[in-house]
Amino acid sequence: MPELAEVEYYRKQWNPGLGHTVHKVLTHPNARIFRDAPATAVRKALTGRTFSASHAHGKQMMFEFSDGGWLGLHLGMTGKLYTAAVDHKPEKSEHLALVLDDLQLVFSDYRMFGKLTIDVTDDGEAPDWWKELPPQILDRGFSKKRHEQFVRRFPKTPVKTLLLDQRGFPGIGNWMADEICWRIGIAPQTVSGNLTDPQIEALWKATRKVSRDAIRVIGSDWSDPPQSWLFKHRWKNGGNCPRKDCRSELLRADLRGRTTCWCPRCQG
DNA sequence: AAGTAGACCCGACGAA
DNA sequence: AGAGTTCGGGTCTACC
Repeated sequence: MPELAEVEYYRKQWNPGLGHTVHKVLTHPNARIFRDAPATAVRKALTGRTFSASHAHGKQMMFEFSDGGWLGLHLGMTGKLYTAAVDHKPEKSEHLALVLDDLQLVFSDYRMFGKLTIDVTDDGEAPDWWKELPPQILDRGFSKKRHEQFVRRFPKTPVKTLLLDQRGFPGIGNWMADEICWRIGIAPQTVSGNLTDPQIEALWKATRKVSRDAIRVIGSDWSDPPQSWLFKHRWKNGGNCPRKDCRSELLRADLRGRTTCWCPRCQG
């Protein structure tokens, strides 16, 4: 579930720990989330360091610690971040907890599709892989030109599938991809080679608009999106298109392995 | 099921 | 014609 707005929400959940020192790191060492960074390395790197800042980039997060300590997190499908009491005992799905002075920073993930990375840099700079992530949708680097080049590069791929490609649209996930297609009235199955120039520009605009809206509504305090979004109707059987002059029954089908929802009338 | 790494398959390119 | 420790696009599945 976590797409860029939910990621932004979760990133902030650890804020109460800013400025505090990690006294102890609790782990379930065999949990799959440690596949890229062994639990021992995480414990060693973070114990004694002070939590100084956090960053989000698409679906990725980076937590910054004193003296060049960097903890990268990806939430996968079921990852969650929150704080707990300092004497909290880790539950089964709480695979990582950073124990500070008076609270714990907890990473829970019951399906363990999430993962973490650990980097310690000499110069205190963020690790290279972080700096080299593709431009964020709301940054200047996400230009109309770059967007058009990316879309034109995969002419056989359906637009919806393309929107899920993190190299081109970092942070877009399943519901946002459908929301974007719906707002510009393009069927998600349309292969991008069939898109006109104006449609590609509309796609660029809608991608930015949906990202901004989602971060404002969900990213701040996980508010419920308004009824006017496709999001509110997409999961239930027999949901209807929220557009006032439409109200057609929404369709759902598998597209390249992902559940896809669209309005047959608005996105004919 | 809201995510993705990796295996697989395919076609383009065009060696000696 | 058609190599290949190719290369990149495109699809599917395992992960739990």
